[in-house]
Amino acid sequence: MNIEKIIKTEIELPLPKKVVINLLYTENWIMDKINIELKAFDISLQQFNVLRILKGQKDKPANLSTIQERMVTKMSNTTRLVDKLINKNYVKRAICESNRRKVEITITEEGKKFLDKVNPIMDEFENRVTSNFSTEDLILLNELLNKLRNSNSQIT
Amino acid sequence: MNIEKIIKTEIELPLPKKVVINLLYTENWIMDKINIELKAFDISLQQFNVLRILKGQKDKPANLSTIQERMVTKMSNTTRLVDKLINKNYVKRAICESNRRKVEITITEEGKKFLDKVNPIMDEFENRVTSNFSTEDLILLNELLNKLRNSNSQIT
DNA sequence: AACATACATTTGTATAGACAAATATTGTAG
DNA sequence: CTACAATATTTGTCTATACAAATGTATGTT
Repeated sequence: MNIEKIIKTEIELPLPKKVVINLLYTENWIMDKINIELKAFDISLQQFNVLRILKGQKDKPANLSTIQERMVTKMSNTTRLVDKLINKNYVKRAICESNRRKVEITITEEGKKFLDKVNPIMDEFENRVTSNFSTEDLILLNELLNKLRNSNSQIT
Repeated sequence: MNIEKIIKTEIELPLPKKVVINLLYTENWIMDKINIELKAFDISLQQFNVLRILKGQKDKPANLSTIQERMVTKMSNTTRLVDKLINKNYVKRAICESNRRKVEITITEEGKKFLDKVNPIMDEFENRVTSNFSTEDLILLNELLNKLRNSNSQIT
């Protein structure tokens, strides 16, 4: 279904508006699907992403600022996000000895096990959601999204 | 900047995962920019969209369910969203006489004036954010996003 | 050492959103 | 006409997010 049909407007929208709306709509559509996948595991995509970042650290602890800069969608309150992961026993927090302002966050064994369980589900989801796309389509969409952001990096 | 650099991972991600992350990241990036534009007008994108929907009704009132189905990103609480627009005197609410369960929401003159002020800003933003895109790029991105959603309409 | 400044995180608060339950109204089957 | 289901919206509650201010720690200057 095209965007005009979705938002039920009779007038033909200008292309730039159509693309912006389509991007917002499609992201929302895909987020809904992701949330359905993750719901069974009682975790949000944000929390899941933090676990992935920590796993990527390979047992080297990460501080809050590291986590924040690596998150796909930045959020304002990483402290409380980590709190929730601590409550679930997926991560642990310690004060950094060399710089006591910093905090060191590490994934636990339970967190790793959890990730190993959820990761294949997400991989399978990503394959499924893009299953009608050819490799060329995937590359093209990826490049177009990059181009959209990059051509704007200097503009405010 | 490509996605691997953005999330600072050393490993090359599989294409489907890359596309999904890129989509989420780019939407977030564009939403940040939209919020900056709208902040000066003290309105959220959701509220702005409702006003546009009501204007599109051409003085014919809309009920809550109509608004909800036309919104780009569905939200669970249209009542309270409309409450906020009422507080700003941009819309008014009345009980539908033919079916008293329904509610009729209409844009006010003040709401129309406000829209006329903000619409050009958003149009200009949409043009600016896509300024390095050719018409072909715009059409292509639009079609790829449609294809992504459509090929999945039957899958759960 | 005393002070200001910068840094990293946490906390407070106000607003937004998800979801379920409650309310009110209408339509319909017996 | 009554009971029951369906519809449309509202309300309550809990969680998430944005943003500012506060806290605690480190660094550089005089």
